Amino acid sequence: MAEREVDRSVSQTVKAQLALRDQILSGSLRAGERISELQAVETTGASRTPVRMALVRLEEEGLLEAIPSGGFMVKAFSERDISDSIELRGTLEGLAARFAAERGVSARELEPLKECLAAIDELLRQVPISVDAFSSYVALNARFHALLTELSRSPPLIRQIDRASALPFASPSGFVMAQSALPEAQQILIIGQEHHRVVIDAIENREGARAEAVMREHARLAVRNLRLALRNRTHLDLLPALALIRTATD
Amino acid sequence: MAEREVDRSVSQTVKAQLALRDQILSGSLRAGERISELQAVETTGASRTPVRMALVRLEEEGLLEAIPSGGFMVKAFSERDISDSIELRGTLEGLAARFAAERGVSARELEPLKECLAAIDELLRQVPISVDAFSSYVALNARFHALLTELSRSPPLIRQIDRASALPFASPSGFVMAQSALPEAQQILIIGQEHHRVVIDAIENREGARAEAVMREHARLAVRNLRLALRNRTHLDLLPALALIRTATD
DNA sequence: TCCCTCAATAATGTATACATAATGTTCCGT
DNA sequence: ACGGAACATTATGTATACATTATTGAGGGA
Repeated sequence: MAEREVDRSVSQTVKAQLALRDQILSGSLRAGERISELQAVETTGASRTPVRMALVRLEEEGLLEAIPSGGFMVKAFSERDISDSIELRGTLEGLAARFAAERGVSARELEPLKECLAAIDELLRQVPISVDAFSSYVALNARFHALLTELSRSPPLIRQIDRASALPFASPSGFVMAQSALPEAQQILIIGQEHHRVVIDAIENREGARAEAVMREHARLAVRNLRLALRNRTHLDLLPALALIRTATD
Repeated sequence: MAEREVDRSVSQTVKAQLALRDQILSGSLRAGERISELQAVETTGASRTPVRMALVRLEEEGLLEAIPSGGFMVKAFSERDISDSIELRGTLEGLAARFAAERGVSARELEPLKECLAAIDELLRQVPISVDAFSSYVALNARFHALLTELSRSPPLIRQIDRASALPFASPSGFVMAQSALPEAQQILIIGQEHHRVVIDAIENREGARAEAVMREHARLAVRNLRLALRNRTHLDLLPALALIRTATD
């Protein structure tokens, strides 16, 4: 019933985009192979026009690659590609934090960020951290990063950060679930939260360089998670978009 | 005849995209107003399907904004938006330069960049600098930035830099022609070229921080140009996409 | 046996007709 | 005279038919 509602209220283009994105991330559309529009029409239920619109949008999103002779294929990413994407996002978030610090943020604007910080503190108090707490963390962490980005009050920068975070493995919370299986999980979360605390402090004191540096380091922590998760073979399935990751043997 | 060739070889989508982009940048489509698809069909000569594709791509490019009720309108940019976009590009180019420096670049890979540097040196030797020399500079400068970006050997980063440079006023050579009318023109070019020289030196010596810092400062020089050009009312028409710039009075 | 060419097939790119939703106008009621 | 509702109009979003181009297969020649 809820599905029927969605079928009517959401455009066919969006429906096709969501369905195709799922297929890409789940690996049912394999990297390197051309995506058949007719097949996509069958699987998504939309006609070719919205399917083609969705394909264009997914290309801009970075999940697809245009084939010179026409059509699109699923892009593959090396481990280096992924870590660079994370560092790229961290660099942009660093710029956002610096803008916020240098340009000044009122106490009222900083309040939601502090509340988010406190909520994460609350979550990390329980030891050991439950799986439910991990999912709550994912949501709160995403909110923290979104709020921080907005503090830059720079629409072009916000836009670019959103685009850089669109790739599932580059998003702020991309590897959090994957770390949940790691023995180092709790330490990593505590360190990440310390970064959150520091960036707020730096923005409050208008320390632009410090705010920028800590957000960059924060991203490097995510890169470390990625490495750990990739090496820890037992829980590889928790990695987002595992099917898109091109191993050295390919 | 060459036009007929283009008409056949280039897709209707690309044709529409180019035509619409021209109309946007020239100001014949005014910011804030909804773009009529039927009107676009008439002016571009393509049918509605490729026109709509072009509109989606121009939105992703950053020139258009989706209207919630449907369709698109031309986006307007404040002076702050533009300077932030330039600094954003500079930050990404800084990251590219740092990657190149830290990861190492062979002498052979650096050669094209050095040749480009020498060609600009040659150009700047003549005093005063002619208008022709300015256009040559624009091309060489664009090439320098493209080569530098590629030295990062990071496809995700290259992609993001290309996207950040897609906005005409954020591109590396965006304001060069606008400065040509300024009395400070020659000094600015000389300082910019010094930045080029330093970033090569830094990459050669694997000085990541220095390479990054100088590219950021390089972008700040462009921001200064923007300010100068906007204040120097007499040659405002040389500014790219002047029609998109939202003045304080709007 | 390998390669090149030609043809059949199936894909993408385009145009257009249709449905549906938004917008503007007119008329009626207050 | 002003506000609101209903209708007409025009816009966008979607589906589908068509044309053109790429791809794949078979067949013939070197």
